[in-house]
Amino acid sequence: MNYKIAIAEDNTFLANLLVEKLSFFKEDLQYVFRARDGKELVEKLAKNSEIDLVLMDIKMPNMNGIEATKILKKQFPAIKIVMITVFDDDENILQSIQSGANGYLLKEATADELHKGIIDVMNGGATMTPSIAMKTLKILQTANIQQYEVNEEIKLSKREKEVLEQLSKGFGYQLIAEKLFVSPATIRKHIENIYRKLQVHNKIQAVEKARRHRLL
Amino acid sequence: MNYKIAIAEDNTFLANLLVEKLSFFKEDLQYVFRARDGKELVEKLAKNSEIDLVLMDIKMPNMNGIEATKILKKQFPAIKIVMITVFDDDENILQSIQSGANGYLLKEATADELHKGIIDVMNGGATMTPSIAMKTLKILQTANIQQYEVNEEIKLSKREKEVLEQLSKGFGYQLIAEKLFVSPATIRKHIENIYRKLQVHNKIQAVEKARRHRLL
DNA sequence: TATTTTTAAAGACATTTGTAATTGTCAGAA
DNA sequence: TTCTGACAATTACAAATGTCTTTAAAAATA
Repeated sequence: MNYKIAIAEDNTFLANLLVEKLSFFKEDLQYVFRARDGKELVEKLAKNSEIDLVLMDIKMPNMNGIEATKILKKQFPAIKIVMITVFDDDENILQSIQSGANGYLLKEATADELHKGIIDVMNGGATMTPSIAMKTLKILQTANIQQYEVNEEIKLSKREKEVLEQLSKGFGYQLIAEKLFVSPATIRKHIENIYRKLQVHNKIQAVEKARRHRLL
Repeated sequence: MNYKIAIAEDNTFLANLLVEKLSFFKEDLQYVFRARDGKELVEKLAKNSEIDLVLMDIKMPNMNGIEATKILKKQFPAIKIVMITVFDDDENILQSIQSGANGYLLKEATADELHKGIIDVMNGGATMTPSIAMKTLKILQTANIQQYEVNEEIKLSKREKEVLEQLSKGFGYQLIAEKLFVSPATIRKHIENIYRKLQVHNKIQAVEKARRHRLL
């Protein structure tokens, strides 16, 4: 197998370091190009769609790695993404994962670790530095996890979602009406429709059910 | 470094296979004993407290690996635990992580992978087979994560928690009163007190804040 | 283009809810 | 043992809520 790799990294020195690490594995890893930020990456990928995997820095000018990952996962869902960064705080890890990254390695990763990570990801798995894996587990341990319901999908209009959003914050009809610049009567009507679609009969049930169905 | 390892595994053949894999690394890994189930493991650890890490099967008679992990993490918090199992479904992974496991390897792991995993964990990290890492990321991506608030801790009485629990299900005063065998007026009083303690002014805010504070 | 959905608005009515003031019992802490 | 906190109950009232009905323009979809 030969995998085509792109690098998104603003710092030239670190980018070259990555290229050097990749160069030890020319039989299965092929470095194709480097972008200096997320925007450049998306543009280059649009012209060069043969890339298999991107090594992505998080902190970059114009468009950071997390934003870029979200866009890539929409426009080129087949491309795998491995974050390569010095940041190991919960917020960056969680956001990277939620944006769809397939792996998260620290910059101090050795050439061998990088190689193994790429291969693992290309084989359909994920890769994480042990310390990142630890933080991931910690997040899962201490966070309040509720799996979403997936069965019947509920379609709410844009306006209804806005109303639901306000509702979930504990605001009343009056206040929501003011925030959305319509009359309270309209808000009540919207909520009535929301109740019907969710098959519930009060605010709490609506908000709880909406959460389970990813509507909030 | 020399780490002392215990194995919890009901199947003798698989247990021996693990022992054999460990035997390749006698310079830093020392196999100490094996338990046939969670109960036996806890008993043996009570007598032998020098163990550094347990390789834990999930499916075992009497007490499974998840239960055993919970107990161990309470009684012997210093002992690291790596799950070794054939199960790779979301439910088992999530429960293992939440019970406090430091790693999750599939039984097909090679001796080298097992060794690396143990070392990673003993160095304060976590270890996961790439396919498990992938599922862990998927869980984090698709689940509704809300980090808990930890600052000011809120003390609710037992009864108040019961009322809050019912409230979160969207029941009204009347219904909650019936369920808890008291008058609706009492429920209203309780809720009033809950509002004061949570510093909120309606049901939704109460339920939302309670969730963030781990009260539900 | 015709049709459905969404958004907006208003009126009406029975319930529910949020708040307040009061009273009393009981168990555990100081 | 007094005191405090938790639990239970009642009364009262203004405000908010859940339901229903009707009207109508704008937007999206077929």
